[in-house]
Amino acid sequence: MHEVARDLVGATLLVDGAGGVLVEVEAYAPDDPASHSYRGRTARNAAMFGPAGYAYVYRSYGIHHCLNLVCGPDGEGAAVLVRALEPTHGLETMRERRGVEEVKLLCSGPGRLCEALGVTLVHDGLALDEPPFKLLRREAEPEVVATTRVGITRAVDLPWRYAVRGSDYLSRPVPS
DNA sequence: CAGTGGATGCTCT
DNA sequence: GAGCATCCACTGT
Repeated sequence: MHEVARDLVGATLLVDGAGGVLVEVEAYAPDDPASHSYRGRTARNAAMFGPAGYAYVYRSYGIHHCLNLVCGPDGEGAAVLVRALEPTHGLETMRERRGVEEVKLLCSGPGRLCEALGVTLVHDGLALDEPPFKLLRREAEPEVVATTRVGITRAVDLPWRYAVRGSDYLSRPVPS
């Protein structure tokens, strides 16, 4: 799963033609106390226990949405949280949805990214290789750094956050 | 800059 | 009834 997470950085993700190049993701495993799949399958996280190549979307703090790409074997419950991307497609659409001009603020965070791409619960469980999703293999291999994950209270020390070193579009800078 | 607190809805204890 | 894989506005240096 960690290889998948690392390889996803640099790939291009589009939803209805809006999106960009992934610059920050986090891995979540079934035996990981910070993972939604840790306590087993429920109605909310059902998609996470499905086969790889599907989306798992959930509501966060009652306000935002967060997008995961399921990457474990069918039934395992492993996924990669998409935290930030560098906007390259549909900039004007994303600006309207976000109500912000600055490109750096369009997709630099899981909640912001879902708002910019228009991702909501209706996308939960959809296949990533079918519309409205489009996932393109990366063209060049970026320099990826592994650091600790953001915004969690358990398993805080696991270095399962993968980010492009020095990118201007991260949700937060990587510690030096 | 840093730090704090409110919004808001659903899941699990 | 607590606790979130968050974001933003506001405060005080």
